[in-house]
Amino acid sequence: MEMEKVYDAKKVEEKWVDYWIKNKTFSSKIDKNKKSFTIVIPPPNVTGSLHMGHALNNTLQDIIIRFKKMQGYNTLWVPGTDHGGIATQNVVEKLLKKEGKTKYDLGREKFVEKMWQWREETGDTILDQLKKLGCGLDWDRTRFTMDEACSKSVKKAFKNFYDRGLIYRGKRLVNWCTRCNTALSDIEVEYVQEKGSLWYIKYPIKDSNDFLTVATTRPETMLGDTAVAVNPNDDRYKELVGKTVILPLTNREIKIVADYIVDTAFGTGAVKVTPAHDSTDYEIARRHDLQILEVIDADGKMTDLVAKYKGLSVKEARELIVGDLQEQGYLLKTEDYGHSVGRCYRCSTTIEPIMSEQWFLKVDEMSKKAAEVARNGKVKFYPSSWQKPYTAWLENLRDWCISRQIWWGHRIPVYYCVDEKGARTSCELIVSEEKPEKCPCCGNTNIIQDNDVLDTWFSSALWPFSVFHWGEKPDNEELKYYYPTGVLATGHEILYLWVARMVQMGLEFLNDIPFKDVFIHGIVRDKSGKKMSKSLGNVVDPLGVMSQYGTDALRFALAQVAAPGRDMQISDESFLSARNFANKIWNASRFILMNMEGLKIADEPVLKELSDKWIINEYNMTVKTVTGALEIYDVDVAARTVYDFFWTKFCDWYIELSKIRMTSENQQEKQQVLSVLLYILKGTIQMLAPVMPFITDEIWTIFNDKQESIVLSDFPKYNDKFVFAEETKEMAVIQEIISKVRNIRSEMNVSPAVFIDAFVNVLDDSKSSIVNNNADYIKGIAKIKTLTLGKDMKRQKNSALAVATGFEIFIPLEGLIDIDKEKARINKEIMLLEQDKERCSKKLSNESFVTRAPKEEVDKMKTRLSDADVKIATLRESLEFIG
RNA sequence: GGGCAGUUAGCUCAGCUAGGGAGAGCAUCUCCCUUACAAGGAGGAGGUCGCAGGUUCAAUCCCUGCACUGCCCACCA
Repeated sequence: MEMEKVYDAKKVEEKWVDYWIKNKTFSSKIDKNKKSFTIVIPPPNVTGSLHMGHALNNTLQDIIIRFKKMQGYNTLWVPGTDHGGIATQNVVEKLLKKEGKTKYDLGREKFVEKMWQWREETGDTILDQLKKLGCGLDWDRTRFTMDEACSKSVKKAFKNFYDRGLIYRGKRLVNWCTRCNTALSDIEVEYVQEKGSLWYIKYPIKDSNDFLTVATTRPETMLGDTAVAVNPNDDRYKELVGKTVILPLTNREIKIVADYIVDTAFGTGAVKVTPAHDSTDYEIARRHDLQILEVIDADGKMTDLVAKYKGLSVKEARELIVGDLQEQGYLLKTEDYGHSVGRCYRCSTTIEPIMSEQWFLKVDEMSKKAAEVARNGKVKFYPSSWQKPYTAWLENLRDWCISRQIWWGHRIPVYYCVDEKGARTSCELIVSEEKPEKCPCCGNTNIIQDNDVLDTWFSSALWPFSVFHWGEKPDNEELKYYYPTGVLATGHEILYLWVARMVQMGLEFLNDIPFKDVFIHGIVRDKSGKKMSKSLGNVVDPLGVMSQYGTDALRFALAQVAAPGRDMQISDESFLSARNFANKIWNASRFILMNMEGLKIADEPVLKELSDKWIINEYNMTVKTVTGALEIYDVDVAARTVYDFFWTKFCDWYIELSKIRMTSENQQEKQQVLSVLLYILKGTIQMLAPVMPFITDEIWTIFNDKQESIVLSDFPKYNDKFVFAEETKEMAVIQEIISKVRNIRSEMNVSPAVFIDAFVNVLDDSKSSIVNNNADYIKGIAKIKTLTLGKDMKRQKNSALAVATGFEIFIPLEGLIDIDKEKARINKEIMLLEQDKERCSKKLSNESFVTRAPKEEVDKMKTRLSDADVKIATLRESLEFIG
């Protein structure tokens, strides 16, 4: 097969995507003879199109899946998408808005229909993009969080929780987004630092001329104050506890209560308590049995509690109320004040805590269990530093508000018996996976379903087992075989939102963890370290990178920087360098292929020369490092290790050395060196296959003369037979000599086309045979015409000198040598050696060092010192020689 | 307020869970289109390893404190 001079990613990528899909390379069936290794994809939202975060997340998962597959596991990677609740509904609402419509114009049924239609049209976009990225997913198992299997699981889980008394409905203080018009859970609120004001307001004390000053950032909520709280230990206010104050603007009387939650150091140490609009105040109210007065409604408008402000927005009310307080002399002062304000994680609207009737899940018990499996190591975090935040979060959880007042999602499987007017009868509510035909209580057939849908994260939490049809058959064979999964790979931003909840649900319903490992990777940032966002305009489109540099280049670049738990900055240079690497692989392969033409090459490497043993040893070490790194998700280490081995050692040294044998007339010689080249090339390609699936499959096919994916081959294994420590040391001698000669050539501006003579004067006899045995390589690679090896050789006039450990090298450069340059070069080398010498002798003259440091270390220092001495002496001599 | 990361060459990062001569890629300089690769090769320059203490014969590496950056959590009225 012909190989082009430049690797053309476009040409091969599409072919392999089709091949893997058509041949079902990544489909998995139960095979009890093999261990399963499962990953369930973090389902991207159907709204999505592939961004760099997806590219990273899925590249990493694909690397793991391919690696495990090559290690012999029966791997399964389940694809799917998430319906994405609020986020997706918002997208479709925006589309409607362009047509000048709202969801209310359509009505619930038509709107939901529209949502489904939209999903049909665009929901698979991201899955197609994952195919292009090369992801080895089992496409026949593609799931959607609102498909039949998932819906059944959701209903089953809900009913189970309800029947056990873990789900309840009640009016509580919740986070409310006035734009999305729905409640949110605590973690769906993002807190951002904002500049605001702190208003000091005087509350007159009843039957007194005195007043109590409170400080607040939200004066508008004062209309709903039902107490003022002070710390019971606060001497300033001890006398006042139990007394009454008159609430300005309303003239309502409220009590002064004592509560430990109040911080004496903050503001005035007296807090206005608005239970209906602040979570702390709500708690205080519960402890002191305070009245709860709502002043803000679900639209974010003031209620009719105080007629004057009715219907005003929060902002308008604030301005008006501050004005009124000022006018009436209640406003003591205003300070600038920075504090964090909750915003909706989907639309950034300021969150209003309001009282609302919602469904809640009691999470206390399940959180304890979910924390325990992390503490005892059943679920491991990579990096482990995430374990603490994870358990800490679980240990301080409030009940989960699971109902949302949107239309897109799993509708809550609760039914009510209603009368002709649609009002609820006195019958019990019905929790059922199917809509009941009639009320089991009174037989009425007029049944309606609860209006709310479930938090999208409720169905996501069931994902690791709902994809295996847990809803229909809780103990099916596939679930038993593929669950628990091997690893969950994700960014840390959804650790609580999603990861923790999967663990809770898995333990609840399957009595087992959902995954053994949690691999938490960082966020891809732009070149200057900023988070990529549409508004900043710094988004790098992975699809653009794929078409410009190739998919393997994108994948390699991501892998190379994907250290667990750390954010990464990525730029064009990273992709460029990865593309160059792909090209390097391609050309090295091409070189080997060209030379193999017409020859039969052994499968096992024939290790004859020093360099053979050296390179196989290096290769073997690489296999060990790469395997170990991939096993603990150090994908970056794996990628860098292969890169370094392949480029620096295999290409720059071994292939260069092999050329000398390649051109030899001796066919057997050629076959021998090719056996090593081929063996290592194949092994390296295999190690790279998880990261760069396209180019490696292409090369694999070329070398094997048949099309069969490299992922079906075995990942290279560390081999005791390939350990050659001594040879590796000897090789270093050869490399040092070659480097010295090259250095002289370069510094003296000797053209690479010119062959020179070299004299190697042996200072250390034990090393002379190494040079002797490898003279041809040194000559070939350093472009030496005649190499003379000897003892006590005298340096010729007009020759340059280099000193290697155990050798002197003279290079006659008749007419070429520049005396000043040579002097400068030698002086520089002397200087470096002097530095080293000083460091060594300083240590050795330190008696503590000599007596207390390990003998090995002291000896090493001594050797270094004497080596430096010899070299310096030789160089000095040569300086005099030059004159 | 609490916690977690990070701070090493101009840039992006290794090295720090073996404490003992500072590494890579990109960029830069010199030479070279040497038939695998100019998306390449050879050679070079470039760093008081954030600051201050401590432990040690020896600290980029271990400990403490501080500074800056980023992130997470919190009942920041």
